[in-house]
Amino acid sequence: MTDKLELNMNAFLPLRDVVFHTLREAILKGELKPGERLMELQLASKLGVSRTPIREAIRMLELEGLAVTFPRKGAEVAKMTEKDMEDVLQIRRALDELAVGLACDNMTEEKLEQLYKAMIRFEESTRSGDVKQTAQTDMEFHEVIYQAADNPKLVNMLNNLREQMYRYRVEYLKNDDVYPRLIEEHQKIYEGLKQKDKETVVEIVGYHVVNQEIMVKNIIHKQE
Amino acid sequence: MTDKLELNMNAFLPLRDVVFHTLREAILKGELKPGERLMELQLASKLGVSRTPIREAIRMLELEGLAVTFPRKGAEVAKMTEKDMEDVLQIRRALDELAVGLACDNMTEEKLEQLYKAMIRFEESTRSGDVKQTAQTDMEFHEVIYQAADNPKLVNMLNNLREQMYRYRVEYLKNDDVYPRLIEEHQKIYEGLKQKDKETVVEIVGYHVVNQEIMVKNIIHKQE
DNA sequence: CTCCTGTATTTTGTATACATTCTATGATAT
DNA sequence: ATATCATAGAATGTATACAAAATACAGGAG
Repeated sequence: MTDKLELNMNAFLPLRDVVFHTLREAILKGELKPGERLMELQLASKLGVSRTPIREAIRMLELEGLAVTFPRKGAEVAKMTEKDMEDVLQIRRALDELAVGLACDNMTEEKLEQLYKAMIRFEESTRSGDVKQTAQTDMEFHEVIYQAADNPKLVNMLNNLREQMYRYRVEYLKNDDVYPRLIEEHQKIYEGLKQKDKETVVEIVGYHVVNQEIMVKNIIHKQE
Repeated sequence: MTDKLELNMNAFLPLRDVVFHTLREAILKGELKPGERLMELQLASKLGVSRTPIREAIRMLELEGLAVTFPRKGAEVAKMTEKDMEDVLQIRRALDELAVGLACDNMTEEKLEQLYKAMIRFEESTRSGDVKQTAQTDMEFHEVIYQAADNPKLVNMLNNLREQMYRYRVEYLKNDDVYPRLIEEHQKIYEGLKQKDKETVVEIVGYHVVNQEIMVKNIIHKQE
């Protein structure tokens, strides 16, 4: 277990939320590894709080699929097998297609403008070589689409699904030979939404997710 | 607030799970109404346990979208507007279509047999006039399909989405003039899966969900 | 009469103590 | 040597006590 854990005492949130954010970050960054046990007493002493907020934070992590608890055995960081990854990406594909289809129906000049700016910012990031920045701007591009879909529950689910793959995503964005393809796909999506060509745009988003799946699988295989 | 609440002391589960199931039932049955506050002390004394398992159960209800908490204000039973309903059904349509498509790919003789039996049981229930039984066998029919999709996360999400509409579903199954249509749709789905005709089967499931949406909206409008 | 403010009460947040269950270790019997 | 059981330690489950925040209400000022 990492010893980096430290609370960011932003003071106004309930401790359970602070603990939740802290543990979430640690899991996504890989400081807490898949399968690692989340022991209440240990975490409590490391973070300087009692077990109560730790327990509640763990329940919240479960909610996001980042932890799994076994009754009377305790909790551990969720593992993710290749099959799990495939399952998640199958769902993501369906929901991403839904989202972009809805966004297409609702598209306005203003949102299109926002999307264009987000697209440009992504392209700039890829040239800067800053991987974290690239991941961020890519997320923002898709976020514009999600918002346009006007379905908060859908947005929530998509963000959740994305989060579960965060580690692998960052890893795969380190291959800068994927950038040209991503840029092209973003441009096609933008163009499709501009033309209100729903069918095309749904198709491209489908490819977009499938490509991610292929890349992520490559990474997993390399790691073995 | 209802005073029907009582624990089903099945003894071997942690109290938080027992409390969770109790509150979940109460919400789905409508004994705890949307917007009603979930006060820890009150619930604790009514159920004869301390606040600790109540708090954890509430976190679990949040996880299923059945409760919403406001920091330092407490939790309440989740409200569901017509827009929320539409949002949920949009997602359900996409995921139900995905599930049936996957089920189609994976279909075996044995599963087809199971599906056939489930279909027959549903038809028998509609004739019996027992609404709860009908809701149950309908669920079982779809459950067979979900299992065949071989994607546990997807199954989980679909069960969750279904749960959020439980109250309205029971209400709409009270109109027995919808039974012929449901029976016909089930038969078409069964036939499609037998023929491995993915396209048709996805289309029918789409209609199936849209029909539900129309019915549920009617019920909401009548209630006003 | 209305609005503000201060106080009492209620409710949630957190810590801690005690109970129960699980797990690992080692001793004993076969 | 292996298997089984007993026991000690450690971890989770639950209750309770105390702290802090939110709410309700009453009294007084304008």
